[in-house]
This record gives sequence, C-alpha cells and structure tokens, in this order.
Amino acid sequence: MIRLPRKFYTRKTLVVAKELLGKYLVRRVDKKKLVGKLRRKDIFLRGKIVETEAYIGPKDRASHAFGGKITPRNKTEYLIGGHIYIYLCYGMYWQLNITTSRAGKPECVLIRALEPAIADKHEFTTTLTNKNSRKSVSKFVKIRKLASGPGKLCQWLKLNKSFNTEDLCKSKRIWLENRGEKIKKSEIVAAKRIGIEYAGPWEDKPWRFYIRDNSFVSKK
DNA sequence: GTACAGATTGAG
DNA sequence: TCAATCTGTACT
Repeated sequence: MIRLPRKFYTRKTLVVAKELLGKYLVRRVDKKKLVGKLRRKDIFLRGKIVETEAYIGPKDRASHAFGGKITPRNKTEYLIGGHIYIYLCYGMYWQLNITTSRAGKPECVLIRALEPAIADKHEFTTTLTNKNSRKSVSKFVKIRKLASGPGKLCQWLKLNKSFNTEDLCKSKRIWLENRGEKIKKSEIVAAKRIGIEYAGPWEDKPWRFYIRDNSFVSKK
C-alpha cells in the first residue's frame, strides 16, 4: 500500500479527478469511541473511489470560489493540493473535497461515491448512525448503498467539519492509497456534473467522472 | 435584520 | 413530490 504523495494532487485538477478513480480512501477510526470504554484495536474503513467531480475556480460558475471570492467556508479551497475541503450541504450532509493544484488556486475534486472494500458486499448490511440530526438513529444499510453519494460516504466514514484542512499526505486518520488498480481510459465515463443547474454554461462541462458499469456510483 | 437557494437524501 | 435544516448572498 502506497500513500499518495503531494505530487499526485498538485497536477491539473481534471487529471487528478480521473486518476482518483480506482484509488482507495482509508479512514482510521478509533474504536474506543465506537464501543464505549472497551479498549480495542482501531478499525480501518476502506473504499475504492468510483465517482468524482472537478470544480475549477475562480472561472467555474459552479465552484464555491467562483469569481475568486473567499468566505470562511471556502478558504480551504485555496490550500495546496492534498488537503480536505469539507462543507455542509443543505444543512444536513457533509461533502468531501480534495484540493488540487498549487496554493492560491481554488480547485478541488468532490468525492461522490465509493465502493466499500467489504467482502461479500452484495449480501451484507451494516449499521449506520446518523448524528447529523439531533436524534441519533441507527439503521441497516445495504453495502451497495452505503457510500453511493457524496453525503452518504461522509456519513459512513464519520467525516465532519473537524476534517477541514486535514492534510491527506500526513494525517493519521484519513489518507489515500494506490493499490495498483489501473482504470483504463475506456472505462472512465465523463458526464455533466450533478445538482448545479444554476451554473449556466458551466453546467454542461463534462467534469463528472465515474467507472463505467460500476454499480456503486450515485444514482440520478 | 429577512428571504431564499444550494455540489443531497430518503420517505411517501 | 417534499421536507430535513446550515451557510452564504442579496436584499430591506
């Protein structure tokens, strides 16, 4: 397992968005927090990235950094490639982005779906605890639906605002690995991005990428 | 200060 | 089709 180095992220955003397909997102969770006072080994949640979207500010109307604006929320986008930009969407769902390019250029890649690295993934279900709402609710979710959307994958990996500005090249709780899986060019589908109808001509840019015929991509 | 849209989701 | 409900922006 090789953690992706800084150089991976500082390339052109569209290149990074495509190259992220087939890489593994790894989240180390302190199990003590999951099972109360019992001391257990940390657990590792792994998922293969199967869907991404590129956001290229300041020119991109769909980017939070359109026009070069800086707000408390989006300032993380201006960090050098390899950092996490995470924000709350619709007041409920966290959206995991990875910064790209050099410092000062507000470009990033939204991680839209993961294929959980869980054996027998078509059959098993897992519990998911929703702490976004005031009430904490556990429910069973089929593995196929566990991370098939930008909000859902953050829920599964227990990602929140505390991960904002996290350095994927140094962090001990989240990083990306190259497991040697190569996604052929012919397997990568480029399509319009989702949920940005307000972006005018930028709506039609084919900056959403996903692995062809992969059943873990988000539905729409 | 108010109003409202938004890189979403699951229930009905 | 709709409601959950936080953040940023455009207004009064």
